[in-house]
Amino acid sequence: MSTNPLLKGTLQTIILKLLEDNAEMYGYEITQKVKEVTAGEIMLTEGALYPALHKLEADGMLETFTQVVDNRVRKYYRLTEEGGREVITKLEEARSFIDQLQALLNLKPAV
Amino acid sequence: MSTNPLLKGTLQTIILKLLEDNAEMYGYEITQKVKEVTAGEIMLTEGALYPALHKLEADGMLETFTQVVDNRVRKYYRLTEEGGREVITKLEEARSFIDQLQALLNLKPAV
DNA sequence: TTATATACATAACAAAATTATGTATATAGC
DNA sequence: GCTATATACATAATTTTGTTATGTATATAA
Repeated sequence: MSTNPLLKGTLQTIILKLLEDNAEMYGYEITQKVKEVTAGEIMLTEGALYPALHKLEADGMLETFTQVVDNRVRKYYRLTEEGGREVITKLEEARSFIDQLQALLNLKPAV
Repeated sequence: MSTNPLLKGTLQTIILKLLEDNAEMYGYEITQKVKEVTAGEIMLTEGALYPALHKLEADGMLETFTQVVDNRVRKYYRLTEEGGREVITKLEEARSFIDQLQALLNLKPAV
């Protein structure tokens, strides 16, 4: 697992965005999707993911239902209406922050 | 001050990069530079900045000297040799992380 | 004389990770 | 049959790294 201090603060945004693109996902599926998209460079730890999902649910951003597949329980998450609005906000914040960070670190790709 | 959870993990990198570009800087100057470059969108809090500077110094990345200007003490920081190597690493990590994050959030600017 | 800017520092607290541990089933390899 | 690995969830202990609040002190503008 990539002990990535940079991950801090972005996990919620990542989860919300994935659920915007994929109506329903379960926890383990999210870890695999992130691993796949980032070619293994970002590996979510369970200790971070599950509490984050629980918090988003408690905050009314996600709703859940369970399903049993192969005798194993899966807990599916989907965006609530409020969660749908929150993604927009979070994505704009992330976009803006990345912009500022690139400016500070001189990482702006030459246009 | 922008209570910015996204800042987590990037403060050290920002400090090191600024000191790569400007041989010598003091704490307050760093806060002003960040504020200037980000058009006021990122405001470093003193409670985050000074401990971060002290830690980087303790870790051998920065060295200091003081100077009195207008009866006020300034504590200047500059990169050590090790600090110079560390900037390279941290910048590469940041660049890579921003890449992965943009991929996950579908924020990749169209090329 | 009062507010704001400059300049540092640290303590109390909170958020959000990592690390470690636990439970349980399915499957592939030996 | 046994063992390792993958799937699937959860939580407690700890660490990292911020915010918020507070303190000291000088210079300057209103």
